[in-house]
Amino acid sequence: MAREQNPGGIDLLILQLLSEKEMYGYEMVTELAKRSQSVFRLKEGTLYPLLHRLEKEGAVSAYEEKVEGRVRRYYRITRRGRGKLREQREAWVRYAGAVNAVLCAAG
Amino acid sequence: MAREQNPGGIDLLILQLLSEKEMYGYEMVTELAKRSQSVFRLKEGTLYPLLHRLEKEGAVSAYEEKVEGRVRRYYRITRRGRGKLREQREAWVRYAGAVNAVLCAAG
DNA sequence: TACTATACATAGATTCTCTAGGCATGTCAA
DNA sequence: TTGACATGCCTAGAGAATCTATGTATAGTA
Repeated sequence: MAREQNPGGIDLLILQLLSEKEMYGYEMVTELAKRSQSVFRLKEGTLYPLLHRLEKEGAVSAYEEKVEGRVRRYYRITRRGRGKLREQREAWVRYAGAVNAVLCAAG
Repeated sequence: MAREQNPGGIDLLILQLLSEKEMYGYEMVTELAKRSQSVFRLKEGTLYPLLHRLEKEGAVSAYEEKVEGRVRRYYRITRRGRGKLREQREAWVRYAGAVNAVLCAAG
C-alpha cells in the first residue's frame, strides 16, 4: 500500500526541522509541539532511537557541544537527508490527497 | 503522540466507504484503488483481518449472500461504527493540519 | 530538600500493515 | 480441455513505527 513508507511520519517532521537549522533532540520535541499546537508531543523514547537510525542511514550527522554544563547533541541534515526529505514530502502530499479523495468522493 | 490512533489509516477509509453503502471485501479493494487513483492498493491479507477486527469491535456487521455461484460477505456500518468514523475523521483533519503546519512554517 | 525543566539514552510491548501463502468458482482463449 | 485470469474469501508470520516505562545526570527554584 501507500502506507509502506509511512507518509507523514516522524522522519518527515524531523528532516523538515533540520532542513531549516541545526537542532538538538530536546529542541525538536518542543519545536514540534509548538508548530503543531501540541498535536505532536513526541516522546524521547520515540525520538532518540529515530535520530540514531537517521544518522546510521546517513540522512543526518551529529556533533556534541557543551552548553550550560550540559552536553547537547546537535544534528544537521545531509545531502542524502535532503533527498529523503523531498521524497517524503511528495509521498505525504500524494497520501493526504488520496485520503481526502476517499473522504470527499461522496461530497 | 497524535499518531496513537493512526490517523488516516485503513480503518478510516473502510468506515467511510461503508457509511455510503454496504460492500463486500473485494469491492472495497477496487473502490479504494479507483478513488485514490491507485495510491491505495489494499492487500487482502491486510483487509480481511481488519474487517474481522472491526466486526469484533462492533463497528460493522456482516451477512453472507450467494451471488453468481460465489459467496460474498457483505458488511454494513453500525451506529458505533459511525461514531468511530466521526472520531477518526476528526483525528485525520487534526493530524493532516499539524503536518502541514510543520511543513509550511518556514514558507 | 524536593520538585521541575533540561538533556540524553535503552528495553520491551503494541499496533498496523505487509508478504506469502491457501482454497474455490467462473470465464475465456488456445 | 487445459491454462490463465478475475473474482472472492481466508490465515500465519514478519517487519516497521511508535508507545510506555525506566534510567542517568545537571541546573534552577520553591
